[in-house]
Amino acid sequence: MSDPEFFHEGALIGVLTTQPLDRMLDYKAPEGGCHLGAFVEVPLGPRKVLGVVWGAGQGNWDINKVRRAYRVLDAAPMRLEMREFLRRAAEYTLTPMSAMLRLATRAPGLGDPPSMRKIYRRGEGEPDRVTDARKRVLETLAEYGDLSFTLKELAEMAGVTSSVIKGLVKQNVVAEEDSPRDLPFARLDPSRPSKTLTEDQAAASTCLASEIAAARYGTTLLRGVTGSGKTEVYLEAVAAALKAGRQALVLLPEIALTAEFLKRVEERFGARPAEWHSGATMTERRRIWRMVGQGQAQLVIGARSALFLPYQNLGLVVVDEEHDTSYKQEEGVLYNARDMTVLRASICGAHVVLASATPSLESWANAENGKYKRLDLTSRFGPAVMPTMKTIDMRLDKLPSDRWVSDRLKNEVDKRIALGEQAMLFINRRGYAPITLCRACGHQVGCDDCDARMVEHRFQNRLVCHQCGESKPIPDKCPSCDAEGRMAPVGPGVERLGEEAAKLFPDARIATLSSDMYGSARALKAEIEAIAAGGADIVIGTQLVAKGHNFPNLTLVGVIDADLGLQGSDLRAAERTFQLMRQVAGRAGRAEKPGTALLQTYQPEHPVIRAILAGDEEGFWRAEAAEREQAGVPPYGRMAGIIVSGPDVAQVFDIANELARRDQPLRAIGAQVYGPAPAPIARVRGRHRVRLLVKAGKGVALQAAIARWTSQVQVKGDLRLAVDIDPQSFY
DNA sequence: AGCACGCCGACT
DNA sequence: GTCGGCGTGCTC
Repeated sequence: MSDPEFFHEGALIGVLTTQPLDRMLDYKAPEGGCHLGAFVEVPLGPRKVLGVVWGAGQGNWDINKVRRAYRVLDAAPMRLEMREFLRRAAEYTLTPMSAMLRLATRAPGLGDPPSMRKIYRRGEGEPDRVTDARKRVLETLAEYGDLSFTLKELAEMAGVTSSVIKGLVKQNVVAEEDSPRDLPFARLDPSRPSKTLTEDQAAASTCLASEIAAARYGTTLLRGVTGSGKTEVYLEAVAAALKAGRQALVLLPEIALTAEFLKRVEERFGARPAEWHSGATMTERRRIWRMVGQGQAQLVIGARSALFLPYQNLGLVVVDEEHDTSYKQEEGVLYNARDMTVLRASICGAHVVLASATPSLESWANAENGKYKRLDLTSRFGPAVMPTMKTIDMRLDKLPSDRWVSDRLKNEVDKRIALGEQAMLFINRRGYAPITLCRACGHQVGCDDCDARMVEHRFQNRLVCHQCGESKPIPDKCPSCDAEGRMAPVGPGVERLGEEAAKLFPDARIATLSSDMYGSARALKAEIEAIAAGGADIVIGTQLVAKGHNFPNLTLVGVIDADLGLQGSDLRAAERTFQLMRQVAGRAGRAEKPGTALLQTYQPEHPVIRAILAGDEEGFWRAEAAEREQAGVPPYGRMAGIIVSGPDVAQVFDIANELARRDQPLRAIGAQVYGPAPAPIARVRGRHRVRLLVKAGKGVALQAAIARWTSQVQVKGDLRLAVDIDPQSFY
């Protein structure tokens, strides 16, 4: 009986640990042996660390120094497909395996035995004496029949101290039992009736159901304008996966803003799914990790890291708002959750649904070239129609320098308020004013540690660096020329727009929504719900309100500065602006009232603005695709960013220059290096940052070449070198 | 990642 | 002489 997946006690095993050693370490299998993929606790120097049995040992280490693994942890072994996924993801993102493993083991108490707690219910015995307190306990238990409670719950409900219950336990009147703390999630019922689907939605659902029935990898781009009911369609896909007995994952960009979404899921399936997000408590995380690994969580709704949970039988992954930039992790392991989803699904034979009203150009191109299927939901749900969109040419309005709302926009807002409808003013800048300027010498207050200007946040009465989060009081005296009382805020932020609106619309109820004005995501969510229910006439907000909220009474959206994002060197600037404008415009008139979107712009003839107005999405994508193809940039070419950083500018530039000089490994694959140049934000938290950009043709072995290239230089001490494959932002 | 080792400057 | 700064290297 030789199972190649089992290692007998003492056999040599290769273990990948979460420690940043980029290779396997040899150990002897622990007492009782272990399976391939098992989570183990192993000694490393003086410490105990977490690892996964990755294969047989290499045997290239002095056998006398090889130590024995302590024990196998109580968790299902990591499946082959997961190990393969981590390996390929590491290879793709040029990330050490140990860092990938850390992503996959982000749950506390992985090594703990299944945590138990005592629960109490009615036992067989009768009490020797019936006191008042004892009577209350018996009554409480009788009232709830067969249910069990924790000691604290029962004591509280009966109005007794725990010693009363303990006394009853001794006489077996109350039974004390162990129960696992990590309870399975409630079964979801995919056969519950769904909402009535439109013809469009039904057709798309049927299509996705047949993809899922095929039980092999495939990706579908589900395109639908705001309000076309994408969610209903992909929830039917989730239902199909659940019916087939497979697990499903729905990835969302902003987990904090999904109360409404979770309600819809609960309505559809009759119970709450597992929710995985950064705000989850340690207990919740452990429970989800374990239950997902035991196949006892059928559906996970989560932020990008939910992709690394130990699914046993993953059949479907939905990436909602797939174009959203927050899918790209920009710190630590640099990965794009959308791309990694496709990778994971292709390994485990799951179907992927990329849902968006405004897909990324990458996904659009993949649908064009046939790699992805494409489903379009064209008709809007119910009687609502797409909003009318118009520009307001700001060159014609001679606005004073402290005003940003044009007269035309003001008049339109007035009209809506008179009708008892809601208006939204959108500006993509947080805080009060982006610049604090000295009127005497022209000095602009910058961050001490970063090359970024400090943004005034009047709400907090401080200047804040949006790069590193550092803040300081608003200076009264110019830090440069010492002039007193000459510091002035320049430019608008969401808070300042709120101030202007209060002057322009003195009788309106105005709600300003900015993430830093609310202590918690919960408070913000509550505020948004109150507004949607009619708690304000004018909503003023940043990007945050552009994401998936339904304001049934909203009929006008005014975009204060539609040009933000058009300028700059970012290759995706046009795409971003297009998506944002479409989304913001999509806020207006989601319910039965028709909406209008007004875009204030200084360049009404810009192709992006014109494409938005024309509603010609295909035209926009085709034009943008042609330009990118011409330039050989993604998705028609490949790019990577290399950021060298450190506290000493000269050292940082030395390394970057050396890399630029020794570009032979890149030239070998026909790739070019640009730079080094100071990164657009040249200093963050006191570290100087220098950027190199690599541009290569499609279909070359870019990662391998970059690995060979960067290994030529030694990065030591305080210096860091980060490789960003497929950079999203160039900052 | 931690943690020990070790090689130079500022004290007792 | 010796305490301690943190650069370098090791962990199966």
